[in-house]
Amino acid sequence: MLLQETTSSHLADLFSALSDPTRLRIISVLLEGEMNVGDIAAQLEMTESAVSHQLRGLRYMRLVRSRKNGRQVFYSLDDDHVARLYRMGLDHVEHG
Amino acid sequence: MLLQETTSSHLADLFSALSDPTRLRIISVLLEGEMNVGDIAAQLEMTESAVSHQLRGLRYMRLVRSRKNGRQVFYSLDDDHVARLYRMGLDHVEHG
DNA sequence: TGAATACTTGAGCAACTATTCATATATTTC
DNA sequence: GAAATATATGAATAGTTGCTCAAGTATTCA
Repeated sequence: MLLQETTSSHLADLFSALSDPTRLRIISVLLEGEMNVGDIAAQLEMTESAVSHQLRGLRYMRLVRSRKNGRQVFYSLDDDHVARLYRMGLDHVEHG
Repeated sequence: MLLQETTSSHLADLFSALSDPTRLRIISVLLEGEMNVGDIAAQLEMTESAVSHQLRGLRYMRLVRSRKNGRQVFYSLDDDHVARLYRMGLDHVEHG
C-alpha cells in the first residue's frame, strides 16, 4: 500500500541515519560494546570532532545513548532494531 | 568488528537507496506488483520525470528491474532483501 | 588557580541530491 | 510520414550533508 508522505519521511530519516560510511563504522565498533569518543575516533582514524558531529546525529535519532564518566563520554547502541537492520544490510552486501 | 572502508561504503550505498521518501514510496507501490512509470507517478502525484530519475537510481542499484512493453516500461522489485529491509524499517517507524 | 584533557559546537565550504524544465528517443496510431 | 504517447535524459538550481578549523564547556590534576 502506498506509503503516506509523513511515514515515508520518517522511514527515510531512519535509513538516512545508516546511509553514511562513518556512521556505519561507528555502529560497527559499538556493536562490540560501549566506547568513548576518543577511542572511537582512534579506531576510525578520524578526528574527534568529525566523530562527535556524527554521534550527535545518531544521538538525535536515538540510535545511540551516551553516558558521561568524568570527562569521557561513553556511547553505546540504543536500539536493537538498528543492529538488526545493520546486520541484514551487511549480509546483503557481503553475500548478496 | 570495525567495518572496512570499502564495505562501509557499499553498505552506505545500500541504505542510501532507501534514504529518500520518494524512493520509499515507489518501493511501497512496487511491493504490490509491477507498475509502469506513468501509473507510479500518478499514485505518487509527482511528475513522470522526477519518478523516472529516481527509478534510474533504483535500477542502477539493482533494486528494481524494468520490462518494456510497447512504449510503456513496467518496473518491479528485483531484490527481496530490500523488501525485508523496508518492512523491518517500517515496523520500527510504526511501532518502534 | 591554572594547565591539560575530553568532548562539543558553530561557521564555512566543497560535494552531493532531488527536483524542475526543456529536449530527446522510442513506439504506436492515423 | 506526421502526430501523439510514454519514458528517459541533461543542465540548472535549491537544499542538504560531512568534514575542517577554531573556539567553547566540563572535568581532572598539579
